[in-house]
Amino acid sequence: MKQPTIHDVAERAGVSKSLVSLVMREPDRVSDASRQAVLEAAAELGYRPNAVARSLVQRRTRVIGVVLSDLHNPFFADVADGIEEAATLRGYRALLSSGFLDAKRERAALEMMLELRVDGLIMLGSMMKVAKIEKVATSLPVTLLGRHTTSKVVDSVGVDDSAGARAAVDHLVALGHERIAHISAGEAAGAPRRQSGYKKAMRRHGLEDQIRSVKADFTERGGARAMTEILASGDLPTAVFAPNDFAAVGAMEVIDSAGLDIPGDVSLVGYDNLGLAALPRIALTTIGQPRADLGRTAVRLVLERLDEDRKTARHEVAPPKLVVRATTGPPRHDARG
Amino acid sequence: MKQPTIHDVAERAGVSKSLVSLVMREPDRVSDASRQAVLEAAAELGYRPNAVARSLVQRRTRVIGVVLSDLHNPFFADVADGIEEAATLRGYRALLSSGFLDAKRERAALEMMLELRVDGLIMLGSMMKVAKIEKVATSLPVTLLGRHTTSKVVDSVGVDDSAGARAAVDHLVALGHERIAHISAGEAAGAPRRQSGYKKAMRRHGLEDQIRSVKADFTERGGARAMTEILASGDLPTAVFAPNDFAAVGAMEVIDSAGLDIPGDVSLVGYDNLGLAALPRIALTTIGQPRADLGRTAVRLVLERLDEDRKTARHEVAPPKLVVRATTGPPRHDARG
DNA sequence: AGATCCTCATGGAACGTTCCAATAGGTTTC
DNA sequence: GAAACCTATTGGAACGTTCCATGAGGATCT
Repeated sequence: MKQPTIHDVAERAGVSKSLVSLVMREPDRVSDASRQAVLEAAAELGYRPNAVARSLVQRRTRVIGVVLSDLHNPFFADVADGIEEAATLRGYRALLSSGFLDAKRERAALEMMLELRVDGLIMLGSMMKVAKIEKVATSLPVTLLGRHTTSKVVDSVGVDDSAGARAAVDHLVALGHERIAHISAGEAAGAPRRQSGYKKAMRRHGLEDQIRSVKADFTERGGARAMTEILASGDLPTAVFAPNDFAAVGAMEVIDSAGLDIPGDVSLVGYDNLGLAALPRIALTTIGQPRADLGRTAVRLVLERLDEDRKTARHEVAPPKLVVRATTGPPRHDARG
Repeated sequence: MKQPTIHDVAERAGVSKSLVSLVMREPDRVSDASRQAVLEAAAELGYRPNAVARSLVQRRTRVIGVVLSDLHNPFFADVADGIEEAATLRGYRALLSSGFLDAKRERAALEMMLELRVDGLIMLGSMMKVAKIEKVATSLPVTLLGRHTTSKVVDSVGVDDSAGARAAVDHLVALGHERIAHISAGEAAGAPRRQSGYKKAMRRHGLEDQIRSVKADFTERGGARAMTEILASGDLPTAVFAPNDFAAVGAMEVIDSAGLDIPGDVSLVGYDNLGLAALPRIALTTIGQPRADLGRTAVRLVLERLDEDRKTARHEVAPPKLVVRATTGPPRHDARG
């Protein structure tokens, strides 16, 4: 059960521990004979360098900690892909810990990362107060992903949600829609900007008197509830723009079971381009975000501070992308009287 | 940027480093005055214990490493919930790393965990060879989750995939089906037992000459390809049992676009009961598993070895549960005349 | 032939903790 | 009033590496 150490390898190979260390790090700087002897001894013993000891003396771990608020959100999985890829490429490793949508557990996850002395930190969709995060950021580079901030210490990377909403409205208007309703998700991350983007876009098209917003949240159930409310009003819009794909799917269910056709009677646009939006039976028109790119960018921001000594905060914003599928089409002519 | 150490705290509080250490670990064993002085100094400096140094001297990290083959699979998210919960309860922490459905990257993730000297390891849906994992298991407790093994060194926890497959077949037979095809996922975790369970169940019903298996994998695309192959054969079964929900959804797309009706022309059963299976437009009949429980059990198995010195391997099996939705129904009588 | 310069290898300090044996000083016991 | 026993605290070794200054020995130069 006990793991062999560098000393064991040194003894077996008949060299000093320093030489073993050198072989592990820079094999070229060692004579052929020694290198071979060391590698052989290491293989025979099943030696594996102890990262704990190395981290202690080097005072860095080459690990980027990723605290993600919710493991279930497929959005984060793609972002994590990008993080992992970029980190590996630069000689770092990514280690994940979940906050499970709970500020307290998120705090515990963060604390663990700090005690483990990760070199940098990426927080995905954090639920913690920015002030707390800023305090953490005094001791290591921290990047906030999927959440806006104008902090002077914490970097951030996100998508231009306002532009995403505009793209959705523009698309619907181009199809001929005018009566476009919005389901909002209140104050949840990203939601306010999507809502204001929707309103701004409507105004730009001279449709300010068509602005109509129903409050809900980011869940399927919330979307269903909002859509039920819209149907009950008796005043059916020709298109609905939901705050995310889950809410859109909820709305979709309600529209389906009311016997209405999508997009014949109502066009529907979601947000996030989750995997489920691509399922042929769902085929949801939605706004995509370059998820893996966001992850890569977050890593870059961390490493700029770590390896290139950047001191001032940066806030990167990526452009969203309209993904047209089968839930949007031209409005019925008779409906537009 | 430099973090304060135990020495800094000791100096500021006017005590020895040993006393500071004691205050951090067992505050009751220290006089009130000293304790207060130390805690005050620690707070003022923003001291945070260095887990790296502690791990080195204690030769354990109190971390359970979780290597998961695929972050995108919602199945694992639930399992991870259970792991995290159980670990925290027992004073351990869970740290995740993804293998991204690639044996090489999984191996790298595993290697990192080993170098970090995690105390125990849980592998979720691993794609690695059992022999490799057994070798790892000689140096720390390893539990394999979602994959079967009769290993004498590695513990495992999973669902009785054979019983799950039987439940699927029994359900279809009860509806009147006889020509039931299976899409298999080859050697991927859990797949072989689902396949053999299918075959066994078919035989039990006297349907051995109806056994038909098409090889694919656990992805949507794989399911689609297999279903395309089945359709192209010209010999359409009345029901298809897929190896998981993703593959089932892939098959569903192909059936849909061939103009066939589900379940009118073909009944379809998935496996895993993912969230997407519950979407009304999908409404997939599938086999559910107690996911969080699996995670909790995995932690228990690791800790039994760690803290209770168990030496012999254990293999825990949980029962699966049939979830009937809208993709299964009685076969057409004329069998497509 | 001595000085200089390589290449290869070594020993020891350091990293920030924990843990243990030891100590100082006070209190209780007989 | 000495012995025995507390309680509160301390110094130093140890954990397994890396890194640096140093050295041994051979080749090259003047």
